[in-house]
Amino acid sequence: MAIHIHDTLAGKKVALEPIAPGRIGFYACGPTVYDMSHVGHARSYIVWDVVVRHLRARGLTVKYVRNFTDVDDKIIKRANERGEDPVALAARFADEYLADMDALGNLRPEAAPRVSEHIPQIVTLIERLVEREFAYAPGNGDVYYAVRRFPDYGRLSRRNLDDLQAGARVDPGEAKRDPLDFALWKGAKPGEPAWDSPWGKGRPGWHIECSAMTLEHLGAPFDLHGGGKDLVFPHHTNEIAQSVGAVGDGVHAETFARHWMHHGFVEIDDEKMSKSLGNFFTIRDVLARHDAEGLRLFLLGTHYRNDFNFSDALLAEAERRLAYLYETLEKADRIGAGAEPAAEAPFAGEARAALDDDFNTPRVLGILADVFTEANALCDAKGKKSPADRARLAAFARDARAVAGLLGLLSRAPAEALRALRDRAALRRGVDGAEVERRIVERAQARKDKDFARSDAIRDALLAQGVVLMDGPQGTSWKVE
RNA sequence: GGCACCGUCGCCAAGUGGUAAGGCCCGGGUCUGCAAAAUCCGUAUUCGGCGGUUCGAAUCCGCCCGGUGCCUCCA
Repeated sequence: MAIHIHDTLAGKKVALEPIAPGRIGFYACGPTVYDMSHVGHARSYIVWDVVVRHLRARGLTVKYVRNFTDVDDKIIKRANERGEDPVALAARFADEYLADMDALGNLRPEAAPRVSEHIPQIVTLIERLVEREFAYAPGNGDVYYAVRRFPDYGRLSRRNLDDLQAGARVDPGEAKRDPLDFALWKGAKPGEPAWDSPWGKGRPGWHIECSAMTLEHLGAPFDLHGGGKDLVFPHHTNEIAQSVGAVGDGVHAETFARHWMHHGFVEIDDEKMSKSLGNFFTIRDVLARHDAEGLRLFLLGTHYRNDFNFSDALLAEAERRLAYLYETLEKADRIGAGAEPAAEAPFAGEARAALDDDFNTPRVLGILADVFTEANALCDAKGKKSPADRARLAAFARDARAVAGLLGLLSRAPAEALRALRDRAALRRGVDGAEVERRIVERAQARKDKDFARSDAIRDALLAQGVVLMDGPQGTSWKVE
């Protein structure tokens, strides 16, 4: 019954036991907003969305914090290229990101802090690190973290300082005592946004913002910190070092975030999708052609810790699968209408148990597959439905929605969703819906005249365009493959 | 080079000691004017390879082969 998660810090599955009973403080590393978000980001935040939904469904009060990194080298670089103010550019892409999150159906976090709004907290944190001698200011405007001061350094990423030593490097102009030390504060350079500090004008280093924002919004220690697995080192490793040095016991990683979750990458042709490789699809572009729930279903078909190979064909398959789920729901709704729903079916409990086990969404989809098949069989069975059957179908529809809701799926009215799905597919195939409707009318007349040759010719012609006709008691409906 | 991860049916993908979920595809049946949809039946004695531990391993250990990631910005 207890919820278990794979904790990167522990290196294994552990029970999630809230620090304060019934409450979970959860921090998800947000995006660096210098461009449109891509499918990799979509997966990341859909995963965290499911985590939050399920924890809440289990009765926990979750405070979900998801930051924006809006002060950063890449943002400055991009802004300078475009002759735009870095903070304004970041704000614009933050808005785009939020629009994408809404479009994906992700719950909004309780707090969405930005680096640019937490400079005083960051400065205070760095001051404390200097006081406690975890950091030093060599006088060049920079402040560095002294990695050797923190005995637990590298535990999260399972690295020791000696292994890291080999690959370490120091950029010209830096004044590190140890090559592995990293910047907490960077002295201002021309053309960069800068804030006042005890060390002169400058801006925060990459990792310190998350320390400051978690402490501001969740305090330390807090329960759960999440991010992509690419953040384990150096970002989260350094975040632990800073936070434990400033507000923890100075020794143990647990005195910052208790548990850490990391998800796998989205890949294209088995290579990591990333801005730097240029092999990415933006969320905006994908949702122009595909259904958001279809994308969720597709993404959640793989466990969050595994890498995920993205492909258009597989996404389309997931959308057809989503259409099947909605078609089934529509039938069950119709037949079960007015019936008093039966008690909760066992599958709902099984699905929740699967999520308890490190958020096993593929297993949930497997469980749903079985009950949808059963429901369909019941809907299509010949003869009048008994009150018990109708009660079962009503319960199925209710419970299926509840389970799917944990994944952010099946949230729409079936008819509306099916229309949206068909429109998207028609758009992709270049199918004209009005023309299809006209052909269906023609074919209906042909069938009435028993002119099956003509009727079949029309159907075959439509099929060649990807339009599938389905003759039923209420007439002919169609969909696009 | 260091540190991790991954390799399960044609494709996607669960399963981490007790004898291989599920989806797509495919073959056959029911339904249908014929189809489609839906449904039923069938489809991996086997989990990259070779050894080992064990009463028992896809699951643990070792070696090998293949792939990826992190070590520099990244969800």
